[in-house]
Amino acid sequence: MPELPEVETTVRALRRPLVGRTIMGVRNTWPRHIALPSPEELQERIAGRRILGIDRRGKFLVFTLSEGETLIIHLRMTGHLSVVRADTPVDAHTHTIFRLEDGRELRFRNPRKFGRVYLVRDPQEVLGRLGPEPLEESFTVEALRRRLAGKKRQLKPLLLDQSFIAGVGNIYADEALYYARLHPLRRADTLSDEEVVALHTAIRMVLQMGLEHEGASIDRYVKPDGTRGSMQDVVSVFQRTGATCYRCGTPIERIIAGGRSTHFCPVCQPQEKGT
DNA sequence: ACCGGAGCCTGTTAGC
DNA sequence: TGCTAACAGGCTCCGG
Repeated sequence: MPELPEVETTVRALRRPLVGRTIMGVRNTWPRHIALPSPEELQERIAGRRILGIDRRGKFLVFTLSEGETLIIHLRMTGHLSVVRADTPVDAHTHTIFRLEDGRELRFRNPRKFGRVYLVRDPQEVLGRLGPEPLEESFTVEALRRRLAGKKRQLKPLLLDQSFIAGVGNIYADEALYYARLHPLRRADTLSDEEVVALHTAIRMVLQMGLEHEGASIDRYVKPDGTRGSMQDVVSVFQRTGATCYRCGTPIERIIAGGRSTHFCPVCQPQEKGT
């Protein structure tokens, strides 16, 4: 499931083959893939646009195009982008294809069909409600403290909320809480100053670790070239239910928090009174 | 402000 | 061994 490190890894891999290329047209076999505008209007507006740059915001890939257009793609769970020669056989799960002027294509493979494509003139229309980027310098301990203040929600669902922090998903939320030694069900407004510092450090550390490992190849994720990241080899709790905690040897537990499977060490991340 | 549940999808896995 | 049913997961929308 692509989260910040997986999306950033994808962006970095796509820059070389795509920046400077011109999109000649789009083919689509699953209209709901295209959130904005209509598939017909997408075809009209994107044809002839040049890709000027590719960036990431939260879990969104943001393609800055010529003529003031912005192409935005969200991979959701099973989305995968690759650049291949146009004569490469098309995979059964590839529903949207952008044809380039150099004889290659940007292909959006998306088995579960949750991914989305947007073409907008104002990126804020799609990205406007996202919270801060956790790896930017402006995301300070103080910034996190302010955002936690008055929040009565449990930490796990809060970390998954993209308007709270952009880019954190199930894997990195569990890992961050483990390193911060915080119970996933802990109420956000009960953290001590030291615990806020620990959470801030942990969030940035696990995301950085994910970047260095080029993502976690869990549940189908692979890089654009089809090779795997290695973050899955160094996770501490995610999907390690029943395996022993590397720190204390206690079996990792799995619970449902905010409707999401959640993994933690019951000894290293003790349940607080009243939570 | 926050929570829970439904819905979107289909490959994988658990259970018979 | 073969089949079906449940599950997973990011995100949005809805009702409480």
